[in-house]
Amino acid sequence: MAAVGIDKDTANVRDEGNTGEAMPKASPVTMATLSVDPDVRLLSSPTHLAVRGSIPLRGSMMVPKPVCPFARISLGGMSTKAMRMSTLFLRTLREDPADADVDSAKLLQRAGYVRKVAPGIFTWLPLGLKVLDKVQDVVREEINGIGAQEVHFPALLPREPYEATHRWEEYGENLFRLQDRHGADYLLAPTHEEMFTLLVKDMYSSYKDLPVALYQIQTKYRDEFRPRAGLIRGREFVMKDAYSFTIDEEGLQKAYQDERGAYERIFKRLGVNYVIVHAVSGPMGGSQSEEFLAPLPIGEDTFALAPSGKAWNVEALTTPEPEAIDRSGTPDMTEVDTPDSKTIENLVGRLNDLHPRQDGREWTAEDTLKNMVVAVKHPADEDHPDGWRELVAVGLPGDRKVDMKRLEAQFAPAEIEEANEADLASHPEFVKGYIGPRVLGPQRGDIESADHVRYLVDAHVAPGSEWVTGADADGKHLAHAVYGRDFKADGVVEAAEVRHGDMSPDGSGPLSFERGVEIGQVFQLGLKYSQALDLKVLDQNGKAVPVWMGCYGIGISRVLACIAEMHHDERGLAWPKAVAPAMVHVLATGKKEEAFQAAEGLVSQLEEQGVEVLYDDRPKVSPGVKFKDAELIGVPLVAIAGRDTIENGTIEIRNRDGSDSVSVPVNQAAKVILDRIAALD
RNA sequence: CGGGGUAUAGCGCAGCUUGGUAGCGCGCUUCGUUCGGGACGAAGAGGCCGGGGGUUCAAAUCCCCCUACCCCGACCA
Repeated sequence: MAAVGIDKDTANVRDEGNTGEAMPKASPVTMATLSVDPDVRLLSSPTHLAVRGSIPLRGSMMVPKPVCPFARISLGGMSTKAMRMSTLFLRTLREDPADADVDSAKLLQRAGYVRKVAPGIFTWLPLGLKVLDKVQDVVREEINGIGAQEVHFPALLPREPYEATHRWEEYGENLFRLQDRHGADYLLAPTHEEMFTLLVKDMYSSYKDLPVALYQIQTKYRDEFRPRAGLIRGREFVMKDAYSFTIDEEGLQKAYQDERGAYERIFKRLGVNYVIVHAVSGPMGGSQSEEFLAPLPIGEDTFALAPSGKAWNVEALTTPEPEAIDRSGTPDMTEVDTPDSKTIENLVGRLNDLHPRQDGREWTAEDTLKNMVVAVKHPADEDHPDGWRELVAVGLPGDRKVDMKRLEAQFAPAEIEEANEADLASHPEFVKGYIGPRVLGPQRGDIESADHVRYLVDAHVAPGSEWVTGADADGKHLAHAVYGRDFKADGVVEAAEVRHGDMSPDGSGPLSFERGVEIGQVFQLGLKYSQALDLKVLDQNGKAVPVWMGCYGIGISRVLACIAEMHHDERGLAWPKAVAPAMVHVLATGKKEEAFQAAEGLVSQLEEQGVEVLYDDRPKVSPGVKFKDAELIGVPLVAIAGRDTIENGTIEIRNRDGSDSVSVPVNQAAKVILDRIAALD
C-alpha cells in the first residue's frame, strides 16, 4: 500500500512508499484546499479527511492543515473498498422502460444508474453518481490545468441580474420562474453568464487582475418544451460553464484556444467521438464560436461535413461566391404571359407550354427567381423602445426552399417570420405570386406605399445570371432578367436551404450532412455582457475599459449519455476505462463455498491495490442472472469465480464484450487483472 | 402550439368493444429443489384502475370535463 506524507518544511505532499500509513495527522485548526489527480484514490478516514466513503476524490476539497493549498498528489495504489452487490443500492430491470426513446436512456435505467422522476428529470443512483463523478473529474483536471478556477453559484437566483440583459423576458418559456413568499421573482438558472460577469465586476477593477478564468459545474434548469432522449435533453442537467475575462481581444483569443484545447483532451479521455463545427457568428463583430458535436444518429443538430474534414453548423454555412457570368449576348428583358402561375411548379409548366426555350431543353425551377417577403422583428433600441418590424424581400432560385433558421441567423438578434396578409396589404405593388425585383430595392423608384423594402438576393444568385421572375402583375413574368444588368439588390444573404452536394465554404468539395448531439461549445462573447452589465476595469492609463469575455460550456450529464450511446451493445453498457464505475466486476457464482472464498480473496487483493471493484457476492442468485447483470452494467473487465474454480482452481477473466477470455490460477488472478487494467483503452 | 396515442402493483402489460367488485409476466417475501447464461415447485405481500363529475341496482369498463405522460413537426448544453 502506498501512502502520502507531508514534508514539514515545504508543506509539499510526497510519496512515502509502502509504509501503510495513509494521511498526515489532522490539525484541529486550519483547513485548506487540496487538489488531486482524478485517478488518485485516498483512503477514507473520518478523522483525517472529509471524503465520501472510498469513492474517487473530488477535484478539490477541504483537508486538514498539514496539506498545503494547491498541493498535488499523484499516487496510485491506495486501498479502495469494493462495491458489494449484496448491499449496493441497485435494482436492474429486465425490460426497457416504456417511455425511454434512446438506447442510453433505456440502458442507464435498466442497469440502475439513474431513475426517472419526471420528464427530463432524473435521480442519480450510486452507480450513476460514480460515473458522473468520473466525468466531472476529467473535466476538472483539464480545466484546472489551463488555469481556470472553480467557483459555485446558486441555482436559485433573483430576477434582477437577468433584467439587465433582458433575459428575464427573452429566455421566454424555457426559464423556470418562481416567487418567494413575499412575491419576489426568482428563477432556476438556465445559465450563469450574468452571475459570472457580476462577480468579477464586484471583485475586480484593474487590468492587473486580468486575465482570469472561472468555471463551475452546476445543475442547470430549462423548461424544455419537449424533454426527450433521457439525459440528452433534460429539464435539469449538469453543465460545466467557464468564462474568461481578459483586457483585450488577444487575451480572449488565447483563453479561447486554451479552453478549446482542453475540450479536445477531455473528449478524447472520455472516449467520446466528436466533431468540431463552426457555429454561427453572433451579431458582435469578430466573435467566433465552435460547437463540439458527438456524431450520433439520435442527435438533434444537423451539421455539414466537407471533404477537407471541416464541419459547419447549418446556420453558419456560407455559400462560396458564385462566379460572375458574362451575359452580353442575353436578349433584353421581356415581359411574358404566365397566367395562373403563383407557384413555381405552375410557372415552370406554363413556361414550357407557352414559351418553349429555343435551345431545346425544358424550363426548370432552377431558371426561376422567386421573391419572398419576410418580416424582421427587430428588438428594442434607442429609436424604437418597443422594437420594430421591417419587411425585407429575399430573392432566391425557385428550386430551393427558404431556410428560416439560416436566414434568421443573419438578422440576429432580430427574429424573422413570414410576412402576413396585413404586411402585404400595406404594399399594393406586391402582387402575390408575381412579386418581382422591379418594385424592390434599388430599382424600386418612388412607388407610393408604406415603407422602403430592402431587397436581398440569396448567395446562390450569381452576377450576370439570367432568370424568369415576377413582373408585379397578375399573369405576367419577366424573362431574361439579368442580375446586375436588369436588376440589382441591396445586399446578399444566405437564405436558401443547403443541400447534400452543395459546395463547401472552403471549396474542398461537396458537403454531406450528419446528425450530432451538441456536447460542448466555445464562444467568444466579446463585449456583449461586459457592456450590458457595465463590467469595466481601469487600464494602464487609468481609463475604464470594458472586459473581453468568452464562455465555454460542456453538458456533463449529456456527455455521459453520449458515452453510453457510443459504448454499448444489445446486451448492455460497456464503459470506457476513464468513466467506468469500477475497473473489474468480480462474480462469485454457484453455491460452493470455495468459489466465494476465492472471489473474496481476489477482491481483497484488488482492494489493497486500489482497484475499484464491483463484487457480485449475492448468495442464491443464479449464474445466468449475474452474467446478464454484468453485461448490463458494463464494467470493462469481468472476473468469474465458480465452476472452473472448483474444478481447476482457476478464475476466468474476460473483457465486457466476452473477448479475450482467459482462465488463470486463483493466485495469479489479481496480477492478470492489474495488467489488463493497465492495458485498457 | 398543431397531429396521433397512452394512463391499471416497483417495472412491462392484459382486461374496456358487450358494465357484475381486478389479472398476467418480471421483481419482492417464505420454504424446498436447482446452481456457467435472466432455473423450478409451493405458499404469500403488494392496486382510491391518473383526477373530478355524471349515467346505472352496479363503472377500470359507458358519457362529460380536467390533468399528466409518450410519439411526430417550429427553440436549446
